[in-house]
Amino acid sequence: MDILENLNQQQRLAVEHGKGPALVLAGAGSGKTRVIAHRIAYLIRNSVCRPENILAVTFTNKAATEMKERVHAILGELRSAEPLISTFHSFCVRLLRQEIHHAGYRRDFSIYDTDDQKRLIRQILKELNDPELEISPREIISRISYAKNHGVTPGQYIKRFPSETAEDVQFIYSKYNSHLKNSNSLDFDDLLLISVAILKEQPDTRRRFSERYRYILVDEYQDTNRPQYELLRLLTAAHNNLFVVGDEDQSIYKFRGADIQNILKFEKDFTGARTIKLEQNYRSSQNILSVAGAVVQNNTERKGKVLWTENDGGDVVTCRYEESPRDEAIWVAGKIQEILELYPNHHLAVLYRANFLSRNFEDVFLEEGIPYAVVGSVAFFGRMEVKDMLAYLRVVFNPDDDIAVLRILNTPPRGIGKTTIELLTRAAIDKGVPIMRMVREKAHDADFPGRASKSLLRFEKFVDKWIGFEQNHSVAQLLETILEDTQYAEMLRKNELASEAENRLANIEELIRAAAESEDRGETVTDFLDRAALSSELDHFDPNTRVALMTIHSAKGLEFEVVFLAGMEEGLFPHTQSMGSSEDLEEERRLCYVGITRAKKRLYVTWTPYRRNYGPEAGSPARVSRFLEEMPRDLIEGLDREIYEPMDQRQRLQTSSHTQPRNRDWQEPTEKNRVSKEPFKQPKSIAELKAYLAQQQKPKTPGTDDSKKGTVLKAGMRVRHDKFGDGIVLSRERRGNDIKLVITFSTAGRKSLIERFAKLKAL
DNA sequence: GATTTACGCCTTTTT
DNA sequence: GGCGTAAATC
Repeated sequence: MDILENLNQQQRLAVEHGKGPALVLAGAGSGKTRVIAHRIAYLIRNSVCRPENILAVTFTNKAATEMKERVHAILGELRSAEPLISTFHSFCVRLLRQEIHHAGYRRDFSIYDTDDQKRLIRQILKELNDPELEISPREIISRISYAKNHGVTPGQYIKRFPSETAEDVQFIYSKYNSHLKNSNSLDFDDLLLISVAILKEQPDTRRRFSERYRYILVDEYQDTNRPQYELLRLLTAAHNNLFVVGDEDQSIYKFRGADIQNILKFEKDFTGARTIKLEQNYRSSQNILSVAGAVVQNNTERKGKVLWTENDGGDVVTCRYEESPRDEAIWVAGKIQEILELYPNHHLAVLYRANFLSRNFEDVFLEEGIPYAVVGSVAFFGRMEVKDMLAYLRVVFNPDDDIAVLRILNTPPRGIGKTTIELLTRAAIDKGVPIMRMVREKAHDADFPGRASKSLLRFEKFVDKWIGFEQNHSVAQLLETILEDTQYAEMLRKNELASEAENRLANIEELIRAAAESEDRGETVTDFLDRAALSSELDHFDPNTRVALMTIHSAKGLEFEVVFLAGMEEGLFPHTQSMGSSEDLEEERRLCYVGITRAKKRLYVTWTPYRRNYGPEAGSPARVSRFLEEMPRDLIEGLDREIYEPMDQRQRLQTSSHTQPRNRDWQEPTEKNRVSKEPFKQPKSIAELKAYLAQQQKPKTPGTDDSKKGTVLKAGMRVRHDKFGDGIVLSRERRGNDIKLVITFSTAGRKSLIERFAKLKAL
């Protein structure tokens, strides 16, 4: 396969770029991942360098995996070494597992995720015992992170970021850092910072790494933060072969420290850089591009690109006003059903600014039996039971990991109560030693209360057993042993609902399987733990999902035939807290741009003035988002600019039925919405139930079925249960992660069942 | 140690 | 207004 084949002129120029820095400004859908993958293949195929001299960096594991697959697709399996394609963070972990002794840590360090950070901060706050400290752990974490990413140490904090609370933050920041250090643990920011510090201070290490990685490629460069920029500088100083791809219009992670100036100033930072713009879009219709362009044009902080496409004009954007969030969800659900009937293979997405908006959509989709997947609620590795198991592993490998020790010390309960734990923590802090060492000490302390020391001794014996066990067994076996020894399953069965306990146990099983697979791939235990710490839920997003629900942030990099942008209201999008500065507002606008450009064929935008909001503005109706007003008038229908009074707006909308331009491959569904506005009510009589059934009697098309589980059991359907016999589904609703069905059985009467466990057959 | 009550949180969160 | 975790209580 010719690598340059099927590339347009600009893409080809980028792929064939020689030595020295290059900046590829790639608009949405212009094939930027493609360019990186092809360039990697090009470098290898043309023997510009050896595969192992190439480093490609992405932000997500998903992007890294995709990149690897694409390179393999072009080149076939490589016989020799592989190029290193990894995220910033896993690259750093890799570096640190070899080099961290330079920074005074041991190589078996633990990685603290956000949850661990929060626990640590809470512990420090407790220890501080300041009765009225007015900062939340969450805010403290973000301020510490901000300081770290701007190179500000605890000592400099007050001077650099003066505020009323700066003194407190400084104190906590410094405590936080020393706790981490004493626990031989690093947070996500540290992974970058310490790597940078080592590369800066250790010329030998720097030389080895920059000689090894002579061609460095970076995806989504607009999202890099300062430490990432420094890392790249250090790695490329010797050879200057830095090839970055990005889009300043898609920079949406400022709140996480991303610095848009990195991409805006690239040519200044790396002299002699060549700039290539990719402006041909292969994803969306012309109308969608025009709308996106019109919105983002209102920003000043951009280099300016004009996207064009050879695709059809396509439809205009449809705007929909609804009276309430529930109505909004119902309208979207109706549209989705129509679209899926016409186009069973389309991928659709409902995108929103904030996660809480998923609620109404989930409820309605569940009632309607629309198969959907939510991205970004609770990640697998974030689940309580999975974190517990991982904490056990962490303690086995790094007994200094205090947060992990505290997590498992009395989970499951083993007689190490609150007083004992407080005593241990206090003593550990006073002596400046890890908690596990205090556990060992007090376990053999004759002066210590007998009952407590006995429990501690038992715990110590277990830990030692596991440490020994690990020497000649696999992680999967170790996890099995821990599960057995701790009686963890018994704890779950005792404390939780049966269904919930089984669910959690299933997750643990999955973890054990993942560990076994990791081992099969020849990975070490730390590889496994690292991946657990650095993985996110997006990595598990199944691209075959028919209807996806997620935030716009999560949707970056994805595409769908049809996109619904929900909650297009002032105050929510742009968010109130982002309307203060023009910088923040521009970021919101870029976010909107990202949302719009996810759509290939059709874009719907919806809004409602009466979204339940708390706080000072509770109750007052919201206006339509300014971003919709920035869309060209002739490219959006259903938006009435002059009228904001809800009833008026509604009447106008109902009287105006539009004719739309059509194109060849998209035909707007014309059927009436089939979702009833009334939420399903329990029928009071047989007659009512019959009436409801009649209303529900409509043939289902294959496209709306959940392919995995067969038919979706909706209200009104007849089902058969092994024990209870035949019955009729009365309602279907979410309960936690499960789906609860209420069913009346002809013999057994009314029962509530969890769908996953009920083994129901549709009749 | 288990159960109840109270409180804190509520924008996005690639790692 | 709703939810999940943490303190309070038995």
